[in-house]
Amino acid sequence: MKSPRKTPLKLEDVKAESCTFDSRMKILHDLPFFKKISREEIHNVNNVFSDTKCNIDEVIYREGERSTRLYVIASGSVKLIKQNFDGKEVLIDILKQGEFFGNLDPFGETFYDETAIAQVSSCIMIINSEQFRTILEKYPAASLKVLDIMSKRLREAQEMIKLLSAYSVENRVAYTILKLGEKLGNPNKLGLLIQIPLSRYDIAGMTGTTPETTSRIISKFKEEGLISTGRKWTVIKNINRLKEKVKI
Amino acid sequence: MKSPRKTPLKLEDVKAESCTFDSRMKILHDLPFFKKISREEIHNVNNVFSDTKCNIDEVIYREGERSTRLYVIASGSVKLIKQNFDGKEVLIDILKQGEFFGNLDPFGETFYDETAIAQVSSCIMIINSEQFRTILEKYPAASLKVLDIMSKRLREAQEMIKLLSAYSVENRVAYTILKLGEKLGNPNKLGLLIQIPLSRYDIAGMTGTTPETTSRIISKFKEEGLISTGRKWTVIKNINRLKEKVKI
DNA sequence: CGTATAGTTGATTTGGCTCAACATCGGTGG
DNA sequence: CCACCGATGTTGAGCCAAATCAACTATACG
Repeated sequence: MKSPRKTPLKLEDVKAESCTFDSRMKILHDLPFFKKISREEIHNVNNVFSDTKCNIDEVIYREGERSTRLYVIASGSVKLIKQNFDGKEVLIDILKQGEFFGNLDPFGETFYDETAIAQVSSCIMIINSEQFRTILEKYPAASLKVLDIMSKRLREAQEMIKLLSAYSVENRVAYTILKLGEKLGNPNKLGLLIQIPLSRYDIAGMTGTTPETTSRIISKFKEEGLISTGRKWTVIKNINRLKEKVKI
Repeated sequence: MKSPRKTPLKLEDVKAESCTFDSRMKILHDLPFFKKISREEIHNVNNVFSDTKCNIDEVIYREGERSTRLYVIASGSVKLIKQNFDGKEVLIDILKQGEFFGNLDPFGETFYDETAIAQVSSCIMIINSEQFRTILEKYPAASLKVLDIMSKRLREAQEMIKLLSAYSVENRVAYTILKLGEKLGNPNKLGLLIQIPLSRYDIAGMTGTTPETTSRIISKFKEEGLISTGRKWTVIKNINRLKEKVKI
């Protein structure tokens, strides 16, 4: 059963970049909502952002804190977590380079309703919500792009509601791995490689189940040759047969 | 146990209004995103909308159909439904007067990912997604308002993901009734009256459970004096004690 | 007033949770 | 470089919340 553990991951691959001026400019320029803005204007926008380096597992903000800031991932990845009354963690989303999180509302009298944690060492750019809205008011096309991103996230959240309401844990785990592959995967001779540390506990939090049940299902998928996993990576070996596990 | 059935609802209350010019203008003017637009401009906007009357249980659009339109509820209410592979219904949202649904994306090559059904006789205003985006580009403040609405919906969807992932059915049913009360309730001598036809099947679809389990829980809540219900209404009699049923 | 639809309630089954013991991994210090 | 150890993952056994199946009752509506 046990195949020799050949990690497909060179550790250097996930070393965090520092937030250089050039990398920040490139990130901003590549953001879907700033695509049509000129280089000089991007330069101005860049000046409104500050940035910070976050180590792995570092908390960026905590559920319930006053919220006045919007964050953009310059490099790395971030997970958004909610907790229920007795401490069980629900993993709401995993965000990658170029995605934003935090608070879009202006004038701050609201609170973060999730906790943001760096999943790997990351560089995060920070802007005041109000300033971000000022930028959006200035560039209506950017506003619409942000709106599209929010629509997409809402669609995805509603799809997860459907899965949690009317699908088995096995369906949900398969769906979640496929979605992660789509979003974060890199094709590779072994299959589709997802290079993030993803514990059984994380997957359980994304699928509304327990680490034990997750482990059983992942073991089954491995036995069936659908995926293989290590502590810091997952490979989808047979995407079509994995898709058969999700009846949507 | 059984209390005499005195319906707190006059049936005339839910008779659908027709889509008169005046009511349309009023709806548009009251939309959060058009609040700051002048009367003449609203008049122009109004000309871009068409409207239609929908009877109770009439399907407005179906999951999977090509989508190019955005809808605004002028009067009545609409439920959004998804179905799983074996036909089980998941009720994603209930929308009321002034709320929009359908597709915000332009140029149509996408598909509705839910089915919209009139929950009561309703008047629905219709606009082409592309035309709506043109309006938003013209009024950046309106764009930001729409963005706020989408943010709120995303927050609510993520909250429901948390509930489905980490709370009991009883918690979820209590939460759902409270949310409906907040959104659709009218204070009344009996408590907070929710005047919509809400079957056990509907509540089951909103909470990821079955009609039977819903019935048991609703019966329990009734026995405890928290709520009372008829086929077309629900009253929250003791909102504080109902809140104790949801540990958030 | 009769019939179809929706709701209730009970009995039984079951998917997945909990609790528990053990295995494996990978980082750390000797 | 290897041995150790805490953290993470795996596997088994038993249990429980909620699903399913089924019989029955209440309600609305023609």
